[in-house]
Amino acid sequence: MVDPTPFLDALARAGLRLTAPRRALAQLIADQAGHFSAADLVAESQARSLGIGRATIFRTLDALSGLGVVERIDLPSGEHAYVGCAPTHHHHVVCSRCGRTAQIDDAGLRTVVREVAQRTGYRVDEHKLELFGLCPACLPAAPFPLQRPA
Amino acid sequence: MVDPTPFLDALARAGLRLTAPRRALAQLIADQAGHFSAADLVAESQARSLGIGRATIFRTLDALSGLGVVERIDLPSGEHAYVGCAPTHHHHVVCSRCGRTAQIDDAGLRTVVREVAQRTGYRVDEHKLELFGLCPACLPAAPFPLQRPA
DNA sequence: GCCATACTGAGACTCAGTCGCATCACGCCC
DNA sequence: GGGCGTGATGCGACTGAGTCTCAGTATGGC
Repeated sequence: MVDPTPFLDALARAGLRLTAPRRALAQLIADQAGHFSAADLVAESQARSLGIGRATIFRTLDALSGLGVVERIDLPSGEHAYVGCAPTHHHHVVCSRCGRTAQIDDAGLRTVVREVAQRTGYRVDEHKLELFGLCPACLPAAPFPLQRPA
Repeated sequence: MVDPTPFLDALARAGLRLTAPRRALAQLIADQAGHFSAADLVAESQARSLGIGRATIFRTLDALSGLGVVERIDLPSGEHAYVGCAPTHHHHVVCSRCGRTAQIDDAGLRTVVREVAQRTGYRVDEHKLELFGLCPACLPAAPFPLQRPA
């Protein structure tokens, strides 16, 4: 993604202002190839001399993730990262080498959730599935799994 | 769980020493009804005047999670928490009200993972599924979903 | 019982994320 | 086009989780 308009559209549709820092950040996020952290954006904005405050970056990420156009993911390392995405219910496969992500829809998870609910007696209100591995581009370079296969 | 021996066994089997702080922490963790944070253990150990340092608590949690008898989960709020569990591949359903967790095995997720791999072309090496909702005990008290149903 | 060494507590440190506040500028309205 | 209310901003101080270092301690193999 290199086009920042989805982010700006989402802000506008939510009645939020399209300020210069937000436009710049939308572009910055759109330019990210894979997942990125708040710190990445801070560094990048400093590198490009955008003059955007740290707090503003966190606030904007917060706003965008509230709108569903940016999602926060928890990497296996325990770090937090963000990815730009469509505001629909979905999950991510994350490449552990290049950080690129692919969006996936339900993919049969609904059945799993229903089964878990039946077995445990819990009412499941929310779920989070994250998959980690290697993207097609990185696969040839690393023929052996880095972690236990899932 | 009120019996700390699984934690101690795991430490011993890994060739780690069974020190007084580790025994005390194993008991503390065994006493937890639901999920707990490192900060909870710090507070509890201060309350019980166990004299265990913060660093030791983090180190012990690290060791136990490395052995698979304690697992780190990411709550929807973004906080980290830990749960005691069996050292086998599994996932958790977490009660958003009382924090109690239930352990679930594959439950058909293997099929989902295989399908995702096929659709995206990624090789999936690792996955993480977390489910949040209400446990059977808390269900009667809260008839309506707090979050969007999954 | 001895001893190598794994483990410990204390406290300083780092780093992500938050908060308060004075100032700025977006965008609605005239 | 200009005025104005208010949402957004930057700054910098703050918080809290987690890490690191280091000297001292105690475990458990012999």
